[in-house]
Amino acid sequence: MSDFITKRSEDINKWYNDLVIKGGLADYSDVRGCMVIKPYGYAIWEKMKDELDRKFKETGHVNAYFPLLIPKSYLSKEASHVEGFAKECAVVTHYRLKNDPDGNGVIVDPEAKLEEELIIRPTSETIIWNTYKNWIQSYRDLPLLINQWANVVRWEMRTKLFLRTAEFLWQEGHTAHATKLEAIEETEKMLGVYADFCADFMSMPVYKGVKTASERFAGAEDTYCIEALMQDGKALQAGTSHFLGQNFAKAFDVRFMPEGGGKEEFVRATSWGVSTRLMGALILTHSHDHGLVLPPKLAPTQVVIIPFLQAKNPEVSAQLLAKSEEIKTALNKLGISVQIDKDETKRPGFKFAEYELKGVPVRLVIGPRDLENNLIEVARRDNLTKELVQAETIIEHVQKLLEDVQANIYQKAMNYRTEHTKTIDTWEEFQKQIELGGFVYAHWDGTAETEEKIKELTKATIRCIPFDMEISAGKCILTGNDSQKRVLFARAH
RNA sequence: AGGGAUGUAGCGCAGCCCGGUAGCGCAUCUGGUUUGGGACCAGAGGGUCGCAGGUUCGAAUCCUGUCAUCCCUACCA
Repeated sequence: MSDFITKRSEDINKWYNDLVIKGGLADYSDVRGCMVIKPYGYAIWEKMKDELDRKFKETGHVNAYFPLLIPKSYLSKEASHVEGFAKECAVVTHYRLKNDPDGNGVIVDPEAKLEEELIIRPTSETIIWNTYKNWIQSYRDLPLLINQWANVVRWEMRTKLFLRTAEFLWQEGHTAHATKLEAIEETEKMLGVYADFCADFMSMPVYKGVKTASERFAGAEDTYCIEALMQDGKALQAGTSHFLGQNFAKAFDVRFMPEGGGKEEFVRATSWGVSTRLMGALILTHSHDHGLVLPPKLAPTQVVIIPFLQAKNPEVSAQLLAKSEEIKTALNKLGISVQIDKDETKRPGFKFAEYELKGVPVRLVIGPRDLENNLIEVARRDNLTKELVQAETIIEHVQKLLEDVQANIYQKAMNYRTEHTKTIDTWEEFQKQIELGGFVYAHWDGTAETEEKIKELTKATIRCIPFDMEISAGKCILTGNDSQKRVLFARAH
């Protein structure tokens, strides 16, 4: 077999690619920067989506859908927003093709030029605020809490499966509020939703914090983010929420009459999103040389049962299958998804490797020998250990095991992050540590110039100013100027 | 956008220097033997050699043009 995957230690980028392609999550497409998400990968995304959607609704949001195509003029209404996205927009200029008179297939019909060009949404703030203008008149229309699940396009120079593609799937929440306080609360609340999701479902710990001015979303007053640490030592922004202030309300003239009357006010806005990039985060957080490691709560198949079917002994095979079905039915009743592999053309060793590559959390193996001894072999994906379990106790055992795996990989990821998060006070050490990878807590004088200089010298950026960082006076790592707080540095994806 | 490289079967490649009508591994299909950690044997199918021109009796190979992709430098959820 040549299908083995590249060792992580050998080439982590290749390893990542191998997992995505050979693990059956996605494929390259013929369009540069665009990927095909395959059924197995999409099943994981759907599980993420279902849980996030549930959380959004639980916090009072409803779903809607806004158009893919946005009039070009909308984008220019909010100055910093245009600046942020103009360089990576796909533009629709024509609406018709025609047969090439020279017989070379079809060509763009030059007569079908659009009067106003349309851009394919890189994000939907503009078209949404242009719509909200008509929906909001009074404080009674507020808060407006809407989410949309959609695809967006950002024309990227360098792409990487799931982590950075020209088109990606995401959700974007867009809310309108009467007061600044309420909008900020919303921004914080949704960041919390993301952080909880990452911890509880993805088993991935994240740091929460505020972006510096230079890393802020184009058009926001404040950008909050969650930052996770990947196994290559680089940080990954896993989600963001923005307090947009009145920027978009002013740009699109969205005003409301406050309670008690008086003068009309511009509404306060937020937006927040996570994308299929989370798939990349999931892979880069837990997986290793045997393949993917999926947290049970997101695994499309949580348990695979492999009976050693005996071609020459159909009677034993029937018993093995009956036992497998019995276990499957019992586990299904507990809401656990189970697949029985009845394929007789592949050998067990191949199947073991295959399900490890795909990250199935628990594998049960039953052969004739086990049937005689009333045992079942249980293998867990996260630490690759195997044990023999009494058949009577298998259901409880598996249920407990899935919880263990979920908790264990979280703990592992947490330990990794703890080991790779350093507090540093000297420039020499800082440079050394950034080179080694991981997060670094260090003092910063608060200026954009220093931030830029540090990036230039070390390729490290300020990932965020953490929320839970206590005030502690110190000296900036680069300039030695006064600093009130440490910030979180890392090289980022 | 600047520098380097590569386009040959689904995938990974050889062949090109020195022109003679396309090959290897994996995958696929058929038959058989296997099955407690990626099985083996036998056979089969699959190609406008990126595209367009040119040189030549003859081009994957030489020449010209063109398109595409990948890697290294500047911007990004």
